[in-house]
Amino acid sequence: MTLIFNNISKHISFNKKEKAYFKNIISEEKIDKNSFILKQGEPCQHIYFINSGILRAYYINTEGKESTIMFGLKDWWITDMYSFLNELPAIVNIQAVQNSSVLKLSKENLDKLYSEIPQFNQYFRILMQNAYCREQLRMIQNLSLPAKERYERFIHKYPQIIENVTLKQIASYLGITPEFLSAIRGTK
Amino acid sequence: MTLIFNNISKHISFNKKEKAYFKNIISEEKIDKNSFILKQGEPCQHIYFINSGILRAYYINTEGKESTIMFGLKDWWITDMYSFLNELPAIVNIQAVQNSSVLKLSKENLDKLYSEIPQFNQYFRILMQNAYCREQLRMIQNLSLPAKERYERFIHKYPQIIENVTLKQIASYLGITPEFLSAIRGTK
DNA sequence: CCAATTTCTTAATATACCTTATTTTTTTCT
DNA sequence: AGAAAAAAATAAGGTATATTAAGAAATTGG
Repeated sequence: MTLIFNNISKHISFNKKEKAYFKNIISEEKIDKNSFILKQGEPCQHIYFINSGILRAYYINTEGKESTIMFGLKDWWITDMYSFLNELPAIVNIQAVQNSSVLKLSKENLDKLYSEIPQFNQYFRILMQNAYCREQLRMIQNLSLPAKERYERFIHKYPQIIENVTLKQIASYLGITPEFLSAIRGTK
Repeated sequence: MTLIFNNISKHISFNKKEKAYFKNIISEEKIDKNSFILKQGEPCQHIYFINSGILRAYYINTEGKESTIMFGLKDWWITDMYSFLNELPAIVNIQAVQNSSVLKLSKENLDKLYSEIPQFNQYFRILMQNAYCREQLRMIQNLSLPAKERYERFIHKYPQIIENVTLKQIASYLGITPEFLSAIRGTK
């Protein structure tokens, strides 16, 4: 629990009683490598804080093509935010890329949390701001840079990811095929 | 002011005194078509609520290529969020596509607002959630759909935008050239 | 209202990236 | 450890999209 308490304390103040309340509404879950915490079409009822490991959220389109929406690292939150907030069937799959441990919080408990401990609005506001900015910066890069530069910036920004996921998964994050990523990597 | 008060009231409760406080920290600004409220490299000190008109945020890369990051419609907020929050030089330009009127709120006043009226954390949390989800859905589409389908979904989702901005601007939002958009539109 | 500018279209050529297929390398499983 | 499976690399041929150029249409500004 230390990791998540430290994370929260970075953004809001949080006393003993509140910690106890919070602790009560989350539960730990171990996820074996390659197993799923969410599949397309299922209800997305939780948001997950990653204690350890790496997760990946990806979409499979009607032709079977995979697109990686995000990688989730230790100390990050992950979910299918759109489906979670609107209580709609999941758009993406979320799978463990390595053995992982997460803390899960249900939509129901999150909503209660906002009314019980209102400063969690501030905490999640800050998280959402950061998530939005990350997506926006990614969009700018996707629109304005060729694949090779996107790859170079990716390995610079997320060196820990490179070491733990396949090139196929990175290619699908960058929006290119594994073959083309291989070609890019060939030309040094 | 009615528009913004209605918008806020959709998400939080908001009494007379709070309205008065809020009214005091925002100011209206008219923006002529084609003029800018933000340019790349400048400090981004405000977040803008759009009362009327249409704005566009776009990035110009080192080769001079334009990429549209977002269109802003009436009743939406717009800014260069990353630069605004981190007080860094702006990454994007924001320009009026039509004559527009906005309400501007400074970072300084926004920070004060959070401490004076804490439920604004909830309000902006919800805005940020929605913005994040929008970006994420756009990213999914950009990664998984060919240009023609992205165009079709765009006109379906934002019919008001189509009528008010140039095809060149839409092409730069979709991540394609105007010539190719023209070709796509040719094949019905 | 006309000249100037910008937008939109069309078309030819070029290229970034994809598809398919095969081989090599690495990882997984018993 | 060895077999099977998955990942990665390589290569040929193909396609979606870009570039360049030029003309037509629309918009802007004096």
